[in-house]
Amino acid sequence: MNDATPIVRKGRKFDQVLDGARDVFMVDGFEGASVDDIARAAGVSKATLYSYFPDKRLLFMEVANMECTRQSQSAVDFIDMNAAPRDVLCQAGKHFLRFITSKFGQQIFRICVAESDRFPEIGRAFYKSGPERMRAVMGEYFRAAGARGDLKIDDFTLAADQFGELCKADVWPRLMFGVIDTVSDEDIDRVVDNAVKTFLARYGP
Amino acid sequence: MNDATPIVRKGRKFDQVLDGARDVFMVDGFEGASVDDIARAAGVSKATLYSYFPDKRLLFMEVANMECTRQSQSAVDFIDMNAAPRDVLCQAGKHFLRFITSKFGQQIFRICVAESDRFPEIGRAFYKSGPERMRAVMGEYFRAAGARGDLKIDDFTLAADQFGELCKADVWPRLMFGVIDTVSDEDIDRVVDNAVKTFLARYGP
DNA sequence: TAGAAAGTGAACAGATCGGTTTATATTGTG
DNA sequence: CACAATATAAACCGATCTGTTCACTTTCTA
Repeated sequence: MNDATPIVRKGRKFDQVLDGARDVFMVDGFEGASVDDIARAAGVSKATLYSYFPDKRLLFMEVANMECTRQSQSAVDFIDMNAAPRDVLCQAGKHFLRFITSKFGQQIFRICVAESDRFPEIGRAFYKSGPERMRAVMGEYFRAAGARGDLKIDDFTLAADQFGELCKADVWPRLMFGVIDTVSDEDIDRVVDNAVKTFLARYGP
Repeated sequence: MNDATPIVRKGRKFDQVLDGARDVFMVDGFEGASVDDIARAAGVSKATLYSYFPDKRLLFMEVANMECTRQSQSAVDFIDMNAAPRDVLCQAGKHFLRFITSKFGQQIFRICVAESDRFPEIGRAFYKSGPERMRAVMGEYFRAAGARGDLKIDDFTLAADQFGELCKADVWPRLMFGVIDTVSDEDIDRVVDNAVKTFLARYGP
């Protein structure tokens, strides 16, 4: 399983291709993006592109996987495990909401939702590197906070999911469906503060 | 504005076209569906189809609008305004979650999310006939229950949104991204019961 | 510096798709 | 029955797209 797989490999222009592909896919989606456009954006000939990737679908998978893990890492690795729940939830919630309402966060969600029944691997990869990662980290914090008596939670993963969903209330769907196209900091503060309030009303000490 | 609009009209085979279009769009999405397939599924010639609808996009809009309003009406018009919060929330939540986790509910959400930046009208129409409708009805109930002292809510619409989002926790994203492909009644009960618990912990009497 | 490896540009094949046209057939109505 | 509206089937147009091929150039390396 090392040499016989003609799937992908690394070479001089590999990253160029990947970057161009990311840019075009993020603007046009999977179907909307043409390979010629990608090659042009990457500053690479189409023949070169096809020498790295066997087809468009595999190229898309590579891009999507890469972006998902890249984004989720930055969104999660800064939680202070010893801080008070109200502070941690506020900070994490705002970071989370800012990301999923960003142009980029919106688009990656859009593409994954749309394409995950044509390419089930896409959806699963996104879930694993996105929501599931958040779940794990939050669950870990909940356990620690529970041990200190700061929170009273029975089902850690469900609680983490509930908090994530609470942060989406009001503003995220309206953005997703084009009812609005900008989110103010005040909106983010308002929604997250309310999410924290509701969450702590149930799970607080 | 009555006769000069060459947009749509009603005729003998109008409903046939609409039904066929709905079936094909729901399986293949907008880009994936070909007009030839739709005409075949509708049992109608392509020329006939194009005599009713000027182009594919308008046909899709008509189908999407129709389905959104049809579904949201059935999902909302059965709330007992005088019942106790716990009962109303449980019932509404389960109805809601069952719908958005159904094959049909999933697909319409998928399409609207995917296509709502190419066709902003789609997203807005979906929001108006879906989430916004739910918001309005729940808000109305909250007001009534608040007047009776059964609930203490300051922001009705935000509370309604929070409840809707709480119902999605755990099971809906996993379904949406293909991590699972079936939802048991036990899962629905568990998630909704927990949503109600969290909601009432904050807004209960 | 010579030869191999990697990249280029452009054309090409094969296919699909949206939408139109045309000649013919079906249907409804006076 | 006759006439008009409506529907059909099939061919067709032009555009676009994925993926391949090929003759040629650039880049790396021994």
